[in-house]
This record gives sequence, C-alpha cells and structure tokens, in this order.
Amino acid sequence: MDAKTLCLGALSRGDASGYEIKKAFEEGPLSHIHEASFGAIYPALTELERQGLVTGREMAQEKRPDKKVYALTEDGLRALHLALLAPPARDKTRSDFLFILFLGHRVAAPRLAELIDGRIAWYQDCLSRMEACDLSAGPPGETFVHGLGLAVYTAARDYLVAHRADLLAAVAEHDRLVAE
Amino acid sequence: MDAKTLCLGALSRGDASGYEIKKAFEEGPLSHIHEASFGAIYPALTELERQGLVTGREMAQEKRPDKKVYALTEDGLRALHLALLAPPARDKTRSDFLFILFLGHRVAAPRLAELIDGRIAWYQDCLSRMEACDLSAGPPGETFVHGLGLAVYTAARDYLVAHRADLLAAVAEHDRLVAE
DNA sequence: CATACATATAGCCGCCCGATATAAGGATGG
DNA sequence: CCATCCTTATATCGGGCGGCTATATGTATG
Repeated sequence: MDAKTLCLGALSRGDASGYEIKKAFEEGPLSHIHEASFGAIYPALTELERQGLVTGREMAQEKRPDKKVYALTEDGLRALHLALLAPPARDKTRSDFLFILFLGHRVAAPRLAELIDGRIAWYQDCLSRMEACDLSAGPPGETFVHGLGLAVYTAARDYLVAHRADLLAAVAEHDRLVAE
Repeated sequence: MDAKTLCLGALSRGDASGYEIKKAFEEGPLSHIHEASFGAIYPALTELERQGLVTGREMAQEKRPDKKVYALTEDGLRALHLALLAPPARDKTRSDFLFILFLGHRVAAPRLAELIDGRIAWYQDCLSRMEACDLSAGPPGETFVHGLGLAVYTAARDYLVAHRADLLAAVAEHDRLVAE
C-alpha cells in the first residue's frame, strides 16, 4: 500500500488533517498495522487533492495553529475500494529488538535483561490501552484487528515473561563456554 | 538498523554471499525479523568492504555462476557489537493484510474469507517449517526468537480460526444495515 | 523447444523516512 | 519570570531503500 492509499484509508474513517492522519498511524487505531510519515503524508494529500480524490478546507482554531481538514470524495472512495481489492503485498517487519535478541549471545546479559524488561513493559502498556478501548460499536474489521492485536501481544508478552530467565541463563552460559 | 548493520549481523552467523544474505532475510532465520533487499544489500557489502569491515573473495562454482563470499573482519565484529548496543528503533510493521482487514466492512465477505483463509494457510505453513527446525544446538538468542515467533504465530493463527466466522457474519450484517 | 524458476551480481529510479524548518501555545523547572 | 521542552500544525529535503530491470548460467516443466 502506498502513502496515498493509506491516507484514503485513514480518511474513510472520517475527515482529518495531515497531522491527525499521522497520529492515527503513530498511536491511533492504525498503529501496528502500517507506517506513514509526515514526509509521505503531506505530499500524498497534496497529490490526492490534485487528483480530485480528496477535498481540503482550512479550519481556524483557537489556541492552536489553523489546520487543513481533508475529506474523501466519491472518486476517492472508489479508488480506495479498488486498492483494497488488489492482492496485498506480503507483510514486512523491521524489528531492531528482534534483531538484537537474535544475536543476543553477542550482548551482555544485563543489557539484554534491560531490553526484554522494556519490551515487556511496552506490551503491558499497549495491552492496557487496548483493553481500555470499547470497539463494540465500531466497524467489524476494526474490532477483529483489535482482537487479533490483543491475542498476538498477549502471546508475545507471556512468552517473554516465561522465557526471560532461561534466555539470560543461556546467554551467560554461552559466554562462559566461549571464554574457555 | 541500516542495511550495513543487517549485513554485518547476517555475516556474524557465517560467511555468505549477497544472494545468501538476501535468502537469510527472505526465507531463512532472519525472515520476519528485519527486511533487506538486493538494492540495499549489494551497495552495503561494497561499502563495508571499502571500510574494511568485511572481506570478499571470489568462489568458483560448478553448474552455477561464480559467487563472491564475504567474511567479517575484526573491525566488522566490533562495529556490529557497537550497533547492537545502540538503543533499538521502535518496531515497524507494514501489513497490507491488516490494513484490508481493518477496513473489512468495505470488502465483500467472500473476498475477506479468501484473504483470511490464505493467511491461516500461510501461518500453518510457517509454523510447520518452524516446528521442523531443531535449534536446540544453536545460539540462545536464535532459539529464543524462534520460540517467540512460534508463540506469536500460533496465537495469530488461532485467533483467525476462532473468529473467522464472526467477522464474516458481522461484515455481512454491516453490509445489510448500510444497504437499508 | 519455449517458458519459468533458481542461482548470482549489479544498477537505477521513484518512494519514503527522518530530519530540519517555521510558528503558536501550554507545561515545567530553575 | 524566563528558558526549555512538548504539543499542535504544515512543509520540504536529502539520503536510504525497495522494486524493478538487466545480464548470465543452469535446471525444471509443459
């Protein structure tokens, strides 16, 4: 999915500004689903407006800078539906955390412990916020993905908690053997 | 992690060619951990060799094109260790599948069913291959990440199987209400 | 025998990301 | 009370990357 399609998708949930679209991908309902940066969002919105797939209107605000709010047009909704019918690209994961863990025997055990504990805390925090969300009145797709996220993050958190000590012991042992 | 660090990490497991490094990220032990393309790998290896972090040697092959095999130098190992100590960037996920599911009420139920069934089959296949791998003799980090992957993919597969019918029914119902 | 895939390397171009820039307002600490 | 940092808001730029094309040899398939 390119940045324009991601913006169309975000706008299909309701009118939003570039800043709000970024927030949706960064910490909102679309986080952990796809990525969209300011460097991609603003040019995409400009191009979508030029193509007539969205319309933008200036909105004055008090105590905050004015913002430009975008809305999907009929053409934009059609373009989104077409994009959703295209075969999805395979998922792509870029995890420095997993990469470091994978090479964990090259990292001091205390540092590994710190990373794992940080990740456990991050999962706890995510899960708390997700469990605090009531999506029962939302569209079924959003509810489904929310539940899937809960299941996956719970499994990951539980695995880290259950195997944390084993990994640290194994890394310490591995270091000991290598030192011999 | 940039492409050079990813290559250093891959080479820390053993000497390899650019093609083999790509394979490690595409379908090998590093798949689902990070991404590395040919467009990034070959320039990275060239630069790493120029910086003295790796050395490359031509290797003739029978019935196959000759290949260039790279090996880490001492400097390269040091550079890798430094990179592993840097704070990891946050994980990034780009999933067209989740994006389409999230907007699932905009997709025909039969198409959604097809996508979910395809994803269930994909998880089954991944899990079978992962369960067939015996990593007990491998470095502890690799074993840990392998176990984490198993746990996460099992949870995801189980959730899709358990909630598949509910989602399709909810989407059909959502379509019915929208049509009224 | 033509086509497709695997193995192998390389380069190119467009897209994207992270950073910087600008600006107004609130929060925090000295 | 002021400096600094954060939030909100938009925009742009340069470097890195990905996907594609290119070339080449060998095997597999229809």
